[in-house]
Amino acid sequence: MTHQAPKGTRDFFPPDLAVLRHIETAWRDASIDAGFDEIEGPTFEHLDLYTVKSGEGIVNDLFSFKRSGGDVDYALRPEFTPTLARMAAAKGRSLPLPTKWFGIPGHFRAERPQRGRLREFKQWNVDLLGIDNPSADSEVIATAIQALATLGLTHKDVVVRISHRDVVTKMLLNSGIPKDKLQVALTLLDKREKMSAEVFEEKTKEHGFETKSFTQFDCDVSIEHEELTSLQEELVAWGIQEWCTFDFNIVRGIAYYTGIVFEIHERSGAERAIAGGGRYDNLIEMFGGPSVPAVGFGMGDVVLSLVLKDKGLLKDGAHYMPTPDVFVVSACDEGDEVLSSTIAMLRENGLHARRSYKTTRNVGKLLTEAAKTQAAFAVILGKELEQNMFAVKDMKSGEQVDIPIDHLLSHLTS
RNA sequence: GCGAUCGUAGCUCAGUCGGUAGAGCACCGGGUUGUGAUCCUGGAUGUCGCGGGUUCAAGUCCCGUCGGUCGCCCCA
Repeated sequence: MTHQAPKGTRDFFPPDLAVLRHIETAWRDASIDAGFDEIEGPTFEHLDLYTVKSGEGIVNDLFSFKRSGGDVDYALRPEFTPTLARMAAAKGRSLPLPTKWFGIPGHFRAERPQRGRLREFKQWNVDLLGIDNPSADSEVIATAIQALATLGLTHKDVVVRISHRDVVTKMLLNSGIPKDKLQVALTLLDKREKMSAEVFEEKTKEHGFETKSFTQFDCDVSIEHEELTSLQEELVAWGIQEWCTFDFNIVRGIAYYTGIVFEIHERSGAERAIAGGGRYDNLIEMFGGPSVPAVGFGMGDVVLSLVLKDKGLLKDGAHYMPTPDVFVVSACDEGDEVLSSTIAMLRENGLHARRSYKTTRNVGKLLTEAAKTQAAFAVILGKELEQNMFAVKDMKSGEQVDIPIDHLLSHLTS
């Protein structure tokens, strides 16, 4: 092979794409049923859309470029939230509130591929703008759960781990972490699960922290926090409390989150996070729009596919591919003459009609081909033509009848 | 950016001590008997990921590189 696909990208052959569409359909249906409207934005943006929010360091993690001879920096979008905030800001005061948007855009990140992380992927984004109370947080979480449930997952398979930036911050400060070391402590907390207890001990000592500053998050903490109390009630109201748990080990790296944050994980801790999100009440204003509270999440196709595969919830790609209503074969010269017009007639009437391109008269071989496509019916153009009939075989039952040419359509659609 | 590991036919892989490459499974064409099949017959493609080096000789050894997989960093 002289050409390879770029590192970290995927070729989607028909069965592969059928699997992706299966997932996207669950995402889209859940969004639409929950009253979200689909949006899309540019695949690339001005580089500074990302650097103003995340700092110059992010440049290493994304694909950026200038046009030949140009001096404007662009970047392939690594996430959708900045685009969404920009779009919301662009509407200014005409943005209806609440606004409920979702999208399934492609994203690009210049990272080293590994399990669950590729350089190009699809990510479902659901955002609810304009509602500042936890009923909005609950609604977007419920929408995520709806899609996961459609794909066959249950609350025994996955868990929504919910945290709150303010609560975590307060707990760390109360336990004696100095204010100027708060960020370090947050980062350490975020990474705690990935290291052994011993390594974690060492790290905490290195920074002069006490281990119990962090282990306080392990036991069931009853936090007096108005938002979380109210969120708890909402989760019950939405009937999703079994899927959710409060877990203050969840920090999330990004800076723009302002309150509730959450991640969805496989319950045993397999794979990376399936989804992550939270509240970003200042972001739209930061992009020059009105001050609009917002909450949303992103769910990528890569980790989700792995989890579904782990659980045996993804069938072979062929299973998700469209199957023809009818497969037409010709077994004689007279059949060849009417093959095209027969196919054309069926398609004009809205049927998914395929044909064999083989020249063989071997009906057995032709039916093998028909069976392989999972067609509902096979139509054989053969000696029955002498009586102006087609042989029509129901591929499921195996029953075969001769049908007058004029009655073919009504027979197939009845 | 760093590290480990792998790369031989469409797929799964074999290939010994360095001696110019194989198996199985798929797949496909044609033919016969009108029915998802049987039978007959035919079909191959390999720049052994790529490039260099050592050698009389490299799939095999060495170096580099590209790609896959899995970690680290980062994780929106």
